[in-house]
Amino acid sequence: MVRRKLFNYEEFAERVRAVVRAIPKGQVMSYGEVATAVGAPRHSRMVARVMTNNYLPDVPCHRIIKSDGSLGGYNRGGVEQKRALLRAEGYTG
DNA sequence: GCGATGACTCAAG
DNA sequence: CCTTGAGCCATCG
Repeated sequence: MVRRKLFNYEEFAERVRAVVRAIPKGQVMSYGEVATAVGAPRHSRMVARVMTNNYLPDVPCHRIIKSDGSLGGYNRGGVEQKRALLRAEGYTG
């Protein structure tokens, strides 16, 4: 089976969702880490795009932060909310 | 095809 | 701490 299929945003998004959904409580991953986890270490920005445009309540997108520990952003109430969620889960940074 | 944009990343000042 | 600059790559007009 040929799995070439060019860069399918949806396919990519699905993998991202799966990975993000699998992040344990109190644990976070950077965009680059997630991108690498789905097999696309160069697509850190695509991960971000997936979150921005296609986040789901099943996906704890708030567990996705920048590689340097910053929160980056959040489309569900702002970075403040994101930080609060992470702190509530045990992530002190 | 091009230029601008972006929840990115790394390095340097 | 913040700003540039460079790299990376999909998306949009």
